[in-house]
Amino acid sequence: MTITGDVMEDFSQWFHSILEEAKIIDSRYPIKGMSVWLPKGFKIRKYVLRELERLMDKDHDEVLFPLLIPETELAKEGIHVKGFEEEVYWVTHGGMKELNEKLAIRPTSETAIYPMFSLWIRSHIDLPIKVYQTVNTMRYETKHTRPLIRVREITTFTESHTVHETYEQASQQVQDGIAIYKRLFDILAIPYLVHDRPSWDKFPGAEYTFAFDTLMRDGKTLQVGTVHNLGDTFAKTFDIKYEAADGDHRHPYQTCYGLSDRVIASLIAIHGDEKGLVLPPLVAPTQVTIIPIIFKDGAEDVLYKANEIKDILKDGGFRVSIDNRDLRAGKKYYDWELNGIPIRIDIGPRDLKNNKMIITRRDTFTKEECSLSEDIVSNLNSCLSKINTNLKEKAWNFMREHVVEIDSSDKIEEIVLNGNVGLIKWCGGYDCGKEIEDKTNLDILGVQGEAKGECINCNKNAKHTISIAKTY
RNA sequence: GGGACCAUAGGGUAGCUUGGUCGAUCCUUUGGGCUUUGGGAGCCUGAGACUCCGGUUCAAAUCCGGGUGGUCCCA
Repeated sequence: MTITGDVMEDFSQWFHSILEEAKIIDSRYPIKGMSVWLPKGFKIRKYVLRELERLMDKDHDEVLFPLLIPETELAKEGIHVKGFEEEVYWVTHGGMKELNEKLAIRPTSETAIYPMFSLWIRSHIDLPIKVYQTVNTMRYETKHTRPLIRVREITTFTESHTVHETYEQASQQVQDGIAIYKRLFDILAIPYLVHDRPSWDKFPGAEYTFAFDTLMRDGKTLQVGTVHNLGDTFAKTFDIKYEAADGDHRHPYQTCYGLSDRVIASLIAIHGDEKGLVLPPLVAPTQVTIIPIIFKDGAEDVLYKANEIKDILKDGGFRVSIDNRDLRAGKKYYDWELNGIPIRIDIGPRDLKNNKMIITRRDTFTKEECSLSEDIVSNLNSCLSKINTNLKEKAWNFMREHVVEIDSSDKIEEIVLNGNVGLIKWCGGYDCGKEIEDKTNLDILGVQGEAKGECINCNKNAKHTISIAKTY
């Protein structure tokens, strides 16, 4: 039982291997692009969602819409439909009987939700609406799928939908959405770049799209979240109107934003190593594992003390377990590493005699002797927060080292294919941008900031600094 | 969208070129037993597989066609 594939040299193989060995998902389910969440993986998912929901619930209400969408609703918004029509699964039969109207399995829920918004919204008093739901969605991917990264069933899609009186309020909501996601990614110690997506790569039907991209260790970027300003396009399509204070009837402005399984994929991919998972403490299903070192003599005393420590930690709010299995200590250590439990406590007869325990950190493997008479809870709390800080710094440093300014167009391919995100200056022209993508065979992720000087491609005045990368 | 490769126990593999020796190899996993236990212990004894459909043949894990699934590369 070993992780095959080097994290850096053979990232794909390593990723497949860790998902299997650490029992995150079972991707042998016999339908392309669909896999099973296993108990260990599902717990990680649960704690990630818990953090996300905690952030969302401050300013959003959770709802749940149906899985199926009538064909007529899905077809209403032309641009939106074009973006998804190749990927929609259809329900065509009820039993043996063909349905009068085909039903789409949601590829995303705008067209399920917005007809209801038009029923709910009457007056400006009803606004803003801010709701979210965590659901599965289905997309008929024709390319080759990858577990958690490119799937046919997105099992975990937390999508938010908001409605506002003015365009400005919607724009502000986009910024609020970005801020929420930043907080989540900080909790997960996942580094990110926020990009204003180029016009040809925005969400179908949106005015503009901001996207969160992170960098995998093979140098490809992964889009892990998106935030869209929908303007009033959908409001017009779905006939959503409100009566303003002045008595006018107007279309409101909308936003939507979402995160998926990919957050968990990046969590695993970014922190994991050759020995297995490394999990940020806040989402580790088990935060501390206690390994009693047991010999024939003195077993009872050791177990008693181990349980005592467990209870203290439990009362202190930790998710803690004792590894009581009848296995050699070494085997348990390997499991501890594979499962990415942040802290391991060893306690044996020798330690008991010295009134000590040994604390080992998963991220650094540093060992520390810790007196049993000290305040264990605050000791471990500070240890966990150190782990989180370290993971965050490590991950951010890795990404920062691989974001490279490029000033000459013939260097783009070489530098990016070497595992970097390139920063280049761009005039902002659609044709020019497409030309850069075609020439380099890479993707422009979007605008990161303003720029002065010359466009790397056409030499006209540059407007933006943009990122270019190889993407998943 | 195009291409390459692949499918044998839970995981990884040998066998396939040249059909018969396969009642299918080895490692890992796994049940039971004994001895062990501060980093994957040892011995004994069990369990577990030729992706599916069709074709060729006296005979198919092996050859041919298709389906399904998987991996990688390019657009």
